[in-house]
Amino acid sequence: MGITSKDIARICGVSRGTVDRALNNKPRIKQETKERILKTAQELGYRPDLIARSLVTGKTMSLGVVVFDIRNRYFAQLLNSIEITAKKRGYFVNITLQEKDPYMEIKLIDSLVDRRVDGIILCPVNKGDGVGEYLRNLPIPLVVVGNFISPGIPFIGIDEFKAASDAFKLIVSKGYQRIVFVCPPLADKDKENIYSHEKRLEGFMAAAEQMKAIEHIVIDNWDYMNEIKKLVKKNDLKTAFFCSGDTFALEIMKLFRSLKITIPDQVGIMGFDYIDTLEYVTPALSTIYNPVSEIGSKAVETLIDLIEGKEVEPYLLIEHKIIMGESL
Amino acid sequence: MGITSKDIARICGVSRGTVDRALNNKPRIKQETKERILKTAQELGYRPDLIARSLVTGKTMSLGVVVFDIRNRYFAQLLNSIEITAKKRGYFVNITLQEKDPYMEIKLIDSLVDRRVDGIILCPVNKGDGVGEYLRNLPIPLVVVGNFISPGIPFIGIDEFKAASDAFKLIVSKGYQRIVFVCPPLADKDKENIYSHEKRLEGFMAAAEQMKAIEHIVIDNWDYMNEIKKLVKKNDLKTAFFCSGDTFALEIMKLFRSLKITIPDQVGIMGFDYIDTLEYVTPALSTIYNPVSEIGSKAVETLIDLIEGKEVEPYLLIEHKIIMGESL
DNA sequence: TTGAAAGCGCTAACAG
DNA sequence: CTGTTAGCGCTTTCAA
Repeated sequence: MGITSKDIARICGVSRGTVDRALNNKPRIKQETKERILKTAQELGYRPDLIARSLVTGKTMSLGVVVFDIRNRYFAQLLNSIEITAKKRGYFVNITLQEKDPYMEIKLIDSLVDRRVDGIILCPVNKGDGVGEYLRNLPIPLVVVGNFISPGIPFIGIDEFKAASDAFKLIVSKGYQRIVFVCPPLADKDKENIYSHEKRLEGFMAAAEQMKAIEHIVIDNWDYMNEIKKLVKKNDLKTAFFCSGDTFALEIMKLFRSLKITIPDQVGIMGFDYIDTLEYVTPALSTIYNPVSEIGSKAVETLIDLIEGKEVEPYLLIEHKIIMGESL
Repeated sequence: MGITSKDIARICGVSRGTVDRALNNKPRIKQETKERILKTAQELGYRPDLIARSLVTGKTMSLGVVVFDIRNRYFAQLLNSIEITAKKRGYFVNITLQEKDPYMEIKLIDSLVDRRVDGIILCPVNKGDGVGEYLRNLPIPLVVVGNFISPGIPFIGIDEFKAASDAFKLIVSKGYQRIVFVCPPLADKDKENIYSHEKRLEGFMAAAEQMKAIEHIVIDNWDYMNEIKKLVKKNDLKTAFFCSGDTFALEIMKLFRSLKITIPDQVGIMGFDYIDTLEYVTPALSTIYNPVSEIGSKAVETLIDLIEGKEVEPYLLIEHKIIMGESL
């Protein structure tokens, strides 16, 4: 395509080895020839062919990322922080979307490996020992975010269990007598990795166990809107809806608005994740801050450490935080 | 790293050329040997090294993308559609973020070229003949989305001018007597490419010119919140705020909520872009649907056509659409 | 301090 | 139908 190191060698009347020494400031070269080479390289607008370099070094300086979907706020923020951190460390990112297709997920990981990315960040839809085994046998390092897969594959996320039980307790402290855990993804338990939601459920149940005076209900299917409609009719106990994701909470708020049910006077509501959409909705939703940017940058750092052969934390939890809005 | 075509050749007792013919089903090979080779390749789990292939073919089957930011809804949707379309066509996507830094933008384009991507999709922050010249001289094709740069560089976007004047007319038809065009990016005219906003302004002004009975005001700075506060005090004419971006509209709605000014009873408001956040805000914002997914997929199609040496539309406009909400 | 040669894994051209 | 050879552009020995 353009000008190669061979051209420079020829023009400067030196060998390609010497050009390499000058260009990548390696030792054992005379200052004078070095300068001469650099000068002509500059003048000719020489740019090294990174593909050729990769072939010999075995490094591409790029990271592969596999997630569901970018339109999802959670992933948009995650990818943003991954890209920025990677760039800072001199890496490029190859973003691929599996659209919640387990088969596609594997295909994408394979093609990233074929393209010789130096490592992969995965938010898995697959689960089970099979994938665990498969991932551990990859020829390049991989870290998992959000949904845990199995020990031996570095994981970065939050303490979902604690976050959910913290939320439960907070809601109780606000005087609610019935708490409904709204978690539609539970319906997909068999076909998808919904580790984070399962952990949230566990945290919710553990807290409920501790506080038996509080009635608790779990909604674990995608027809949650209708279930909620029925629930709000029997207006006996002071009820809060704790949603395993802000979007569910937003949908429910929309429903309540149409039913003329006011929040928090008639029912309470709490979300999870603190997606940026919340900035513009009223009443402000109480939720749990999911530190997705930190997760993204830690994932990159961990992955690069792994690439460089360093030891890493196999299971890294980032602090979450409760955000008090006006919806409780 | 793994098993190479050389290994297969050795094991099958044939030459590498023959292996190549089998693997990439090229002609001039006996069916029998082909099957034998494919079988052993399969058994050994052979995967071609795409880097090595790229070095010789000169193609990487990947597209570079340069945009501001992924957290921005507009870009999140754009990138989503770019990735999906590219994948369909067998291409990978390298996403890079320039964070509105013109210098970084050039650096990123250069590194994408160094990495030998086959083409680039750019939403530029740079402007002017200098960049135009620079981009036209790239060794690979490039298409521009959103902000036009200069003729000769294929562009994909919407008819901003018409969209804005359509909006003006719609607002007038709702009985408003004063229309305020809120467009803070105009303040950055000198340092950034804000083509789309400038065109919107032109469309607004052209419509205002046609309908002289309507008072029109332009707010072109980032202190727009205070200007609007002042404006709403003088409650003489029926006023609507037409924002050159939904996020400005959302900010203003938030302001009005805090000032107890009701929409649309006391003031009207209109946005631009139809970002997905709108789904959860009330009252539903009237806005202009910016077909960003179509723009993304068309950008990929155009770029691939260019890569394949086909002729393309140099200036492609996608249809916008007015979305009627409850805010007017 | 520099040059020469080998090789990364693949494809492509030309012989056989 | 198959083998041989060359070469993509770079880095990396080893020798001078």
